Amino acid sequence: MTEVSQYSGHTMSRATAKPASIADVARVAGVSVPTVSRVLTGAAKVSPDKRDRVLLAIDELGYRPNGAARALVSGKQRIIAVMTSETAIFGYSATIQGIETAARAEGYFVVISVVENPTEDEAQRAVELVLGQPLAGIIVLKFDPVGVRVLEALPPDIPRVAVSGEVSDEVSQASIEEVAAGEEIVRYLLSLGHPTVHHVTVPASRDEDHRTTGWRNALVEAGAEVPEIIPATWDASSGVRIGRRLAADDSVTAIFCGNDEIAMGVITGLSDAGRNVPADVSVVGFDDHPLARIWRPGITTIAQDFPGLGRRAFELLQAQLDGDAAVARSTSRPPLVVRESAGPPRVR
Amino acid sequence: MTEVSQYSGHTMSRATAKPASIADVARVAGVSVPTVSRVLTGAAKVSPDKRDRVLLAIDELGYRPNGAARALVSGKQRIIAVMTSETAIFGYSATIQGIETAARAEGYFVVISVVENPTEDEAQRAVELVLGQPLAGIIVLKFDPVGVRVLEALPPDIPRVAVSGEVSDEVSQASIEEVAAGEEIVRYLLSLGHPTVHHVTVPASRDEDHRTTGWRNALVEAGAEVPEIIPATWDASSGVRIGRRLAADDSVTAIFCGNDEIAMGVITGLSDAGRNVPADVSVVGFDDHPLARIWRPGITTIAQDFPGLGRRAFELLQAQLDGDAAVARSTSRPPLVVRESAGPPRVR
DNA sequence: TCGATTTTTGAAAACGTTATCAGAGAACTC
DNA sequence: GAGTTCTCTGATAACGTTTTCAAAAATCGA
Repeated sequence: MTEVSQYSGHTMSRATAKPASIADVARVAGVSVPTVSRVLTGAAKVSPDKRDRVLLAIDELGYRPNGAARALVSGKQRIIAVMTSETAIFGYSATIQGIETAARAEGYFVVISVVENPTEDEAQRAVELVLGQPLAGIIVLKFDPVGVRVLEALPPDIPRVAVSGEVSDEVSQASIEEVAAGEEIVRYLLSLGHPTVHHVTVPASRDEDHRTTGWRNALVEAGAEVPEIIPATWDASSGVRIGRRLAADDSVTAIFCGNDEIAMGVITGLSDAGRNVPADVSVVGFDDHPLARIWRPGITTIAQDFPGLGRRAFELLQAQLDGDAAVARSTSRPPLVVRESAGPPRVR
Repeated sequence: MTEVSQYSGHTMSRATAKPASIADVARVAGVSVPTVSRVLTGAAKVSPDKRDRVLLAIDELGYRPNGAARALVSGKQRIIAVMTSETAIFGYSATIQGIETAARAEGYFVVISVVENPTEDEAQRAVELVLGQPLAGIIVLKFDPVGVRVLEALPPDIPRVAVSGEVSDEVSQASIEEVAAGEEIVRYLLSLGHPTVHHVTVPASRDEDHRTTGWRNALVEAGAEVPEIIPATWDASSGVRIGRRLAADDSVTAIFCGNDEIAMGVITGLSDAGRNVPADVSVVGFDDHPLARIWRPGITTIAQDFPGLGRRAFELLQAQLDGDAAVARSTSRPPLVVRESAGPPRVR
């Protein structure tokens, strides 16, 4: 401690000049450069007195290793990029959080790259910009068309993993069995006695969301009518408008929403228009948003384990980084969570 | 295009071997290394034919510049770290989003560093780990004690900006006038006729949240009784339990919650226990969460511009990076948003 | 005490880029 | 046509680390 204040004048002057390098430390400690490096990395043994002198010099100079130089010579990067179109939507942010937690445990850092413009050129440019950074690998959130496009723009030799709602080939992928989950929740509604299930979608991956595919499958399988799809935006307010509109249609008794936030909006819209959920209309969501449990009525939904999804994505990437070249997949089956927002239709 | 497939065999072998360097490009294009660099950076003019040959060689070899080497020699890093204790909470994630958007516009990337363990050593270790990366600067989210500790652990010579609920000295800071905003919303409740306002807090920055300070100020100023503070966690479910408990207390007519999610929980808890909001109890929040508008009753709250806060933090950091050494501050006054969750107390 | 072995050390090379500087032409000017 | 200026180009030197590799020092066994 005393040493620090003793040399504070020295430290101050350093602050304005260029930062201390390993050579400065070596000079002050009276040892060679590689010896300092050895103390830093612990790669080889250093005699106790030299080690102490080095440590003292480091403290005195306020030396910190230069990350760029380290990454350059060792060839080992500790940063992985997450490319996504969104960060604020629950599913995205929870997945990113899962990636970050898993990465941190292994000493990696996560850089967020948001790609907003879905034109092919924009995706290409975004990829090039990201690859200009010293990265170990890339995880692409492929919940929407932007992710698909980014994946296509990625050069072949960079380690990458995709995260999505359903498996596909050609790339390592952490995914969720969204189709099956969509089928399950729609079958549940049908089993309650609803003649069919209307569907409000969130902005979709390709032409069609996997949740939507599950919805359609279940309806066709049951021989139920397949109503027209109602598209919402990411904004829950769009759900409110849709709910108000659907309230006018007596034939609508069950609604499957692309996510819980939209479901909340739809419920609000229905209630505003005087319809009761679930007595008049059943509404279900997808994802199990933290507030879905708090909402009244509690929202029946599919519980997605986004943090787990993110963790699995990181593990797949790490396997690639460790030389495991094979395309690997990791899927999970999210469970149905029954709460109060869905029930049997009113007998008419 | 034809060239690409023509050389695909070449490219394939590259994929497994070490990636092409600028020297490889120079050799294939028949020019010198600096010329390739000039084509890449556009730093100086290159004759059209050489430029074309270089571009062709780059394409052929699938060459991409090495970010670490670039950062090392130029001394210019393009990554800024955001150190935070949370990423999933609305205020945090919205602020990070604001930082990311502003950073991206200026060609910077954002790496997220989550610091969970608030012991001093842990903070120190987290800081050292982050500084091992090639960073241009750091933004610390100082909404809670972790941020304060991280800020203390930061060495003096690295560009940094703090983001918080209220200004303080010694460091560049983007902030919100939380004290004033807290005062305003409590004064609003008092003006409706409530004898006092109870307060449910979220995990706080130091000993006391700035929102809490504002709450206390307004009560003391009005000569109202200052009730005991009720602490909640970040989880909205804790709000539900608190709401149920408060429902039993007839003297509670107005509740100021530390954020909107907790307010939603409290409202749910009160409703579950048979109390009506706002007829029996008024509940207000803080932040203007996207769902606060959707919730029924719509939540009266303070509209925080988190994305703007993040943007301002980045601008302050950028000023530092551009050599503006002065400690700068940027504050904003968030407005009250009146919805339906608060009203006059029931006459007894 | 001497040689053999082990440990510790430092000089020099390497990593892949950009910056500097001087030389070679080309293009002007008179 | 000679001198001057301008444009383009390449050799070489950084940048701050880690990695070799060989030399020096220390330790060990006899």
